[in-house]
Amino acid sequence: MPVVAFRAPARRRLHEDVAEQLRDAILDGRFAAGRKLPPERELAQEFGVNRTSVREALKVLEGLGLVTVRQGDGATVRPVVDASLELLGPMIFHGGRVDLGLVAEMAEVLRPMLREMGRLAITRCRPADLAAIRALRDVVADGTRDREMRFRALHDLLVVLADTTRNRVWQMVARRLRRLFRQEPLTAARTRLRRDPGRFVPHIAACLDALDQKRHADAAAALDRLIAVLANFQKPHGGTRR
Amino acid sequence: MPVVAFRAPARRRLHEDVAEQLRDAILDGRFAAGRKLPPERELAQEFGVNRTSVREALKVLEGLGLVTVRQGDGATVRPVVDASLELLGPMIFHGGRVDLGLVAEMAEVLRPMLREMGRLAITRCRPADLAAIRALRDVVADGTRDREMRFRALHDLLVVLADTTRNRVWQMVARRLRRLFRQEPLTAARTRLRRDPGRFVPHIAACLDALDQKRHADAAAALDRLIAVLANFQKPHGGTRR
DNA sequence: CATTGACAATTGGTTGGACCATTGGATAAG
DNA sequence: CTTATCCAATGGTCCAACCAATTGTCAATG
Repeated sequence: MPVVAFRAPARRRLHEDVAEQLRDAILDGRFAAGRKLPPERELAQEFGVNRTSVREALKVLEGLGLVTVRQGDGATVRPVVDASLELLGPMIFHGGRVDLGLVAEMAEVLRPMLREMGRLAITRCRPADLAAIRALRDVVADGTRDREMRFRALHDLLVVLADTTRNRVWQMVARRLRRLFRQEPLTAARTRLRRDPGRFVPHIAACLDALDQKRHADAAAALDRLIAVLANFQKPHGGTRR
Repeated sequence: MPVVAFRAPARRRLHEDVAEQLRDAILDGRFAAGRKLPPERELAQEFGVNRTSVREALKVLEGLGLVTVRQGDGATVRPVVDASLELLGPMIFHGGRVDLGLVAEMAEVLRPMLREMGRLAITRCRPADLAAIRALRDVVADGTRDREMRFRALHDLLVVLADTTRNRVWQMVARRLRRLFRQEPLTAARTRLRRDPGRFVPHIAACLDALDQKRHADAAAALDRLIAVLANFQKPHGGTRR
């Protein structure tokens, strides 16, 4: 396994670039909810691409729930709160700034989910699951590796935990979360915040030991401590409404 | 407000139809994970549409995480477990059959989420929130209305609950869930199962009363009973792995 | 004046065809 | 056998035209 995590070369498709720019414009509020995007032909001209590329970009935005497109009428911007959770990445890290408030709110959501996944996993785990967890723990603990790579192992741990629950929906949720955590904006945010994945290792180890000896209560307690570290952000204050 | 919930007329775009057919083919296993879809030109011919429409359909599938497309190579089918949660709709109700096992697994995920949203909402709610909940409760309780419309009010209740938490991520989660519940496959599944939304009303009412009098513990207890009814499915058995 | 209906401009949807760019395997050279 | 080259397959982009839905305009009508 490589010691350094490389970034996939950014050989991007035109429509992806267009979609990303439009996405950021919407998230920035440069296109407010309810407003209409310029006509496809106009966007094509502004971006200097063919209308086809603009259309494919709009398909992506539609899939994200950021716009609705109606023939004869144009593309209408939807409220971001109605859009896909995939957008949490660019929402959290955007324009060089990390929205710590949103990170805290996300932690507030993640925490009960992790607790429940852990609870189910503890009661249903088998030896093979423990082995997979142990292997990933070793990667997270390996200080000689690239930091981002150790974070990636942490994300895999989440997926293994979900697999251990034997619940297909949790499995899908965990994989979407892993995907989200590995989105470019969030890896960039991690680089800025310079956190150390190693601080999770003791709690993972404690949890593993308890599971090994079928001490479920202790495993749950260790998991709680792990989650507390993971979700180590100040509670959201007033928060945004509607 | 209308008494009957009408279905939006299905004036669909070509690529939507194509995307849906391909999606179902993948979910059916007619295209196994790892296999390649036929080339765009070939699909276009088979569907009797232009290549552009096929390409837009593939963009949608790519957005759902069902395929990855690489220039020079083709479109590769990905494991469904890696795909978007939007697919839970067609996964649950598909080919005229309701997958009750998957419904149960989904309930297992939903339950802790609802509990946590309720917990936060109870501690943070304001009079305006109570009023909104009360209004929706009345719709759910109104037996003269169309059944599906009362279910829709129930979904709105979920969103109001999330808004009450003042947490943007919960707000987004709730709206995605509402969207999922209102997807065509799930409304069809509800029609088959013929459940009565009225059975939720007493618990909603009890929760409201307790909130009114700031009896947080009682509100939480009532919410638990509500969730128990909502998630009233047998526990998943063996479950599917990986 | 209010309502209705026909019309036209705007804008997305679809088509056919052409060409570019990447990939992966086949083939030839060493 | 290994390496370099080439080529066929396949997705990416572009262009230009036309179809189809939506919306507003405006005249005819009552």
